[in-house]
Amino acid sequence: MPKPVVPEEKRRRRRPTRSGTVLSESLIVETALRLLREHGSAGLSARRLGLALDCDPSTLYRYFRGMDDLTLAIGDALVGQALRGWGPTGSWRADLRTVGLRIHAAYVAHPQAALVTANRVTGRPHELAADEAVLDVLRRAGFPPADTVRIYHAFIDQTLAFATLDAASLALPSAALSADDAMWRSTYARLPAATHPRIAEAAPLLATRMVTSAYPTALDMLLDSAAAQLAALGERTD
Amino acid sequence: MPKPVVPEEKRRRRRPTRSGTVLSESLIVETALRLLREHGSAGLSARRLGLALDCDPSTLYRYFRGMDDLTLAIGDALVGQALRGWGPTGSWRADLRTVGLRIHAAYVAHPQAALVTANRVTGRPHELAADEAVLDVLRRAGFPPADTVRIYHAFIDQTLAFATLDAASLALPSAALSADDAMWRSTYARLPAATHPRIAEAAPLLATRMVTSAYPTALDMLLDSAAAQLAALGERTD
DNA sequence: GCCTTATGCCAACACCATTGACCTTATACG
DNA sequence: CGTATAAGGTCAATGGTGTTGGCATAAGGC
Repeated sequence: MPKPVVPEEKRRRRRPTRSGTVLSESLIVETALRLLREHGSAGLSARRLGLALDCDPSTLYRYFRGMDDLTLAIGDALVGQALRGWGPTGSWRADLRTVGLRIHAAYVAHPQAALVTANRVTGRPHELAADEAVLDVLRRAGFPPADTVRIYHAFIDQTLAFATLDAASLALPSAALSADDAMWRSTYARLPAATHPRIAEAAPLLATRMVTSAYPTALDMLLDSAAAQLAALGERTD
Repeated sequence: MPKPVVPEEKRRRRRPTRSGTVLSESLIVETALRLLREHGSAGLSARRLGLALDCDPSTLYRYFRGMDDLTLAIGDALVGQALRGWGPTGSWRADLRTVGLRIHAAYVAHPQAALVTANRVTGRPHELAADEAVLDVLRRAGFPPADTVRIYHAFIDQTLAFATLDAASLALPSAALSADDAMWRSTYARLPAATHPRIAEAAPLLATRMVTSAYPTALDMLLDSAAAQLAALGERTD
């Protein structure tokens, strides 16, 4: 029975697969990312993954408890690659801005993977490291614990929420199945002004603006508010 | 072959199913919503839906092109029920706030359904009506077309993004499969201060705050910014 | 060089969406 | 009022999915 999954660091015997390739947690995750990119967000399956790795699908259950566990690992890989090589500079506002944009960019760079792993709390190492980093930046900036947690909450939720939303709009049109993109041209752009005057009026502007992300604007607004709060705190203690 | 889907308004002959119930598009969508609530976001399938409606699964393909088409209909039903009975009051800021909170609330009220239909542009009637309403509120408030579209974009994306995020955190714990909620208690709450001091320090505050939504705060910040822009516009033309 | 056991493989199970052919019955029209 | 028509419900089959129990084998510690 394949139940007791051996964690990566405990692995000793690396028996090669029939065709000679040696499996590992990271190799599986990377291959899954490739499959997602090539075949769309619905193109990841145990069978296809086994085919790509040239191993039996059931072998994957030696590394992950199930496909759900695998998707969590994929999500953590995204966070890890977002913050790889990053370190705090000392300017809390610049740091938070960079972290937010990096996470957002990592998701948007792998839209199909982002869709699969969206909105999940993985509790895996890279996610924990990111949370710790954001909390540390805020505390060092001078925010008391309560404000730190409140701002952290808004910051991380807004980042993940926009990352998912933007990833979705990038992933769906490329998938041949869904015609969300065509919807814009076929439905919105040719609505009669009689029934939908505002949409008809705005159609050209909408077409150019809706393809960009509103995240940077929202992020800066959040940081504005945080800076104002910090200033108010400083005045009171002075 | 069940290909040519007849739209609801063209239906004439309503032949009852084997057990006597008469199908309709809305009945199917309502039943799907119930199934989603009862069996979680993965519990919606053509077979189960057929079982609940006491009809053959293939019958559904007379009403929808496929499960994807059905999920779009579910999403539009959510938007429709969010704005049912709503009308503009004349105060653009209050109106936008109400619309945002209503849509957010409708998603959060059906978290499993929200997850399934999340991040999709349906192009269906209720969605079009909501877009038209938001654009109309902004234009009547005095925003020029360009600002209207920019604010509309930020507003609608922020609302949908947070709605999806919050729905996800509500839907997942109830699903017996995923242990995202347990993750908070099992992993975050008992992280050693040696490796993750900031998380350990903030754990109690995090536990109480992370269960609420950050959307209202973010929404008010967006409306603040919009109000400031409108005021600046007014000064210039005076 | 042996023994243990981690780990890859096989076969099978239960579920899923989707489709083509068939049949039945509600309606439209003569 | 009767009959033709086709909308729409049903059946059966196809090829996909995740997952698991049992088995075989080779890697590594001794």
